[in-house]
Amino acid sequence: MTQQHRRPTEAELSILRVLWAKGPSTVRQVVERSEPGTGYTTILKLLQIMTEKGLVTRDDSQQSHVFVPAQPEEKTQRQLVDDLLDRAFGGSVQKLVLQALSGSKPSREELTELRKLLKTLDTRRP
Amino acid sequence: MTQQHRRPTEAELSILRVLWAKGPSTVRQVVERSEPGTGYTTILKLLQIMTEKGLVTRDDSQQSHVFVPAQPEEKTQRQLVDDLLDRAFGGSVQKLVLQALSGSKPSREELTELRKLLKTLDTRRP
DNA sequence: ACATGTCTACGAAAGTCTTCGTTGATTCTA
DNA sequence: TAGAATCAACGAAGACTTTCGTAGACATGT
Repeated sequence: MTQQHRRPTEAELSILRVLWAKGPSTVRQVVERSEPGTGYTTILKLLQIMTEKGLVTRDDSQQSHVFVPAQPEEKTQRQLVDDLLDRAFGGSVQKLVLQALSGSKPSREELTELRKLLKTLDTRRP
Repeated sequence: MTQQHRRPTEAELSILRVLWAKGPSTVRQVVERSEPGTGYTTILKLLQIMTEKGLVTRDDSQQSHVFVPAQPEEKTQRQLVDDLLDRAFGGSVQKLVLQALSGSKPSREELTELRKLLKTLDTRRP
């Protein structure tokens, strides 16, 4: 029953990004708030499919339906990271973090933030 | 001409994992070294496609061709992380690292390792 | 009531991905 | 050397993804 474990496709993720950033939206609003280049019916169709898959929920009490992500942004992000961890890093968080940091050349502020994060994780240890 | 920027598909990545872990392999060796369930001709076909795409190179001087990843594991991993960073995290390394760590409940040793990593990145700063 | 505009629903086309059967060549072995 | 085993090549089927045209429902304004 519980699907919802299939990760969103490329185009689906683009739509989820809009919904997370801009909040519940009608089809037209998603179109306006997306990168140009994708037609109205394309996005409508994708939202219909996403509703079937359970990626979004739909409020159809009004004549223009309003779509909302079914999962909070963080949960989907974690699923995607866990997935990549399995598929490409053999489950090694260190390797993933290393590659993430080596690619982005993080600023000193980011490094400080990350250090704080590690401290939090350490002190919250059971 | 320079493709090689398209990220490997699911099945392609499975094969690359084998090649990275086990070294250069023939089709039969890839089959034996993969999770059971995928037939010989399927893997052969995938390797042919991957050769066309430039994901692997092929030594056909022997009668059983030997395949080698075209990119080192780390480079592909970094491409995949950068890609996910763009597609799902708005480019925020911190958010990605946070989700990676919150999912895995890293051990104290892992945290220590990560701290070392941060230190290295910091001192190597230009 | 009618024309106009907006909306959802549907179907189908085109592309990609994964799978495997078949074929023909090469090698091995009895 | 004849038959069996192993191999690469190819084609095509089936599934999935993305795209859009078209049709019908509903509302608005004249």
